[in-house]
Amino acid sequence: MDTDTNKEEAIEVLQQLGLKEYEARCFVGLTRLNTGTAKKLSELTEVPRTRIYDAIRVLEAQGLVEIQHSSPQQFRAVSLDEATATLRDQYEERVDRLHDALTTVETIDDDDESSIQEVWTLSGQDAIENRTEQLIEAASDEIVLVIGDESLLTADLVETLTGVDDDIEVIVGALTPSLQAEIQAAVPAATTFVSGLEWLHGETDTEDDTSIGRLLLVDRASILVSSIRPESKDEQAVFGEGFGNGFVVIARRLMAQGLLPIRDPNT
Amino acid sequence: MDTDTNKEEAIEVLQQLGLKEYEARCFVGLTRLNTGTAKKLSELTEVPRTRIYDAIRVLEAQGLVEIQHSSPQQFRAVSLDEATATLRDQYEERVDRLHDALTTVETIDDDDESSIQEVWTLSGQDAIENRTEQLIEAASDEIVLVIGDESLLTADLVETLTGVDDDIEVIVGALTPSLQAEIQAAVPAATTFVSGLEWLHGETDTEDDTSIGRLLLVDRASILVSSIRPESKDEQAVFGEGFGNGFVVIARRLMAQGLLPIRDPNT
DNA sequence: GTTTTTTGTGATTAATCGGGTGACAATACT
DNA sequence: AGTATTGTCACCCGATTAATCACAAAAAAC
Repeated sequence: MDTDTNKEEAIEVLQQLGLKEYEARCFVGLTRLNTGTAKKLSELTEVPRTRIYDAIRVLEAQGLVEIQHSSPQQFRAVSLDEATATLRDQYEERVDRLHDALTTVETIDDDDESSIQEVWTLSGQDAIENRTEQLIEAASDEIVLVIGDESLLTADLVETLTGVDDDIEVIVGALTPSLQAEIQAAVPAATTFVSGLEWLHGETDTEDDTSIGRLLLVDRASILVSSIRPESKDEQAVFGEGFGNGFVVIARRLMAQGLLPIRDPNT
Repeated sequence: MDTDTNKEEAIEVLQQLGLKEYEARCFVGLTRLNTGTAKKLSELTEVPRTRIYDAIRVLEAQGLVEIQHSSPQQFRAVSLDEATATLRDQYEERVDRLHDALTTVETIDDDDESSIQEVWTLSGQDAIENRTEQLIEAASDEIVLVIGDESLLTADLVETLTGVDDDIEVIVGALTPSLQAEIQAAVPAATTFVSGLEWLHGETDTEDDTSIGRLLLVDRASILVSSIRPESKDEQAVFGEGFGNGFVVIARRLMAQGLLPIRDPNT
């Protein structure tokens, strides 16, 4: 049962990694068979026999399958560790090449109207986490971070938080006392608190079941707020920059009204 | 000029990483523009303006682009570091999911005829390097390795070689004295030599311009030989296992005849 | 040695996907 | 008001991919 859904999962992920359906099926089939011929593979994976050969050739070229050139040919998947290592290597290479290529692409200096009212949206947990870390690393005075879901407290984030300069005030809030304790333990240098932001949950729209993800305010000049749809695990963020940015101003007003436990020196 | 080929390279790599052509073009376009509208992007990238929106939405969902929901909408690429970090994260997650899914897929125990004459082929530099390291790590007595091209002496390989047990004899050959010196410096525990295998170059087939890549013999029971097409950088390997394997026997005979500078205890 | 099955290649069809274009209403600019 | 811009849809077409068939070479069975 479960092994069957895992099989499907593996096929799906392999396709996300760039393989075609037949190729993915063949590879998963071969990981279950120590060694197999086109016929056996075809029966097991329900890939038309005559197309097994094409699929295997592609897999072989990618370094995921070995071929024994006998008659009939025998196919064999490389070990799981070898396969994942090879895939990892491939993607590392590609990302590196991308990085190299783009660093040397000249940017077009454009009529750069950095409107002070910019509010940008950003999607995806990975991207938002990277942006969060980027902002934290750029802080010079104060970091206020509220974490709404324990799944967001990743090792990377903890590492980034512990790596900030001593003279930067780090204030981290959580929605629950247990999460607060966890944060305090992981980041001793931080001041932690339990946030009074529960009201952000089911707000006015009752049908919209999004819960708060993170809230980050850096140097009172940049803010990032994210929400999570619990079902799809999809995280979406809004992000504003600049001391005069309306969005940022609202966040400061919130703080001034004591919804976040920080004194605003301006009041 | 050069920045143009880099642009092309970036677009190509992004497609290898799973983006569609329009998406790749848009992302590269946005990295050159601090911020852009659909129209400007369309002019710069030659993507039809009406299709910019689709492409951007996909990019936004992947966390590579930010959107400012004004009118007209403004688009902005996340910083290069954020982009590569996000891509890396995504692929790590996928490879991990693949690993998890496949470890729990039950293998079908099959009439396992481990013929002693098996000779398998394997392609791709990454895959062959992984297999090389795998074999080295599994060695119990002796490792004989001949490296035919300095590009194959990667940091990973050096690490693997230095990590073997002390009681394993490590013999590494190179095709040139300079490469030998490099190896000896990187792996002090190894016995190095200059190989007498140059004859393997243009062998009988004169039209076939493949040069030797690596030759690995582990415990005199497993052998891997690879060749490289200098043009395409494509590495191909043959691999045999088992003391009685005909391929392995040939390799031992070669050694016995002094082509490799190791005494065969059987003679 | 002949028949029968298996094996590998190639060509062919059908469906899907991605690149490319135009119509059109809503919105912003003059 | 009028003009240009912007965003959404619907559509077309070429390329890719899933799926099937025809067939010759090779094994296997008899």
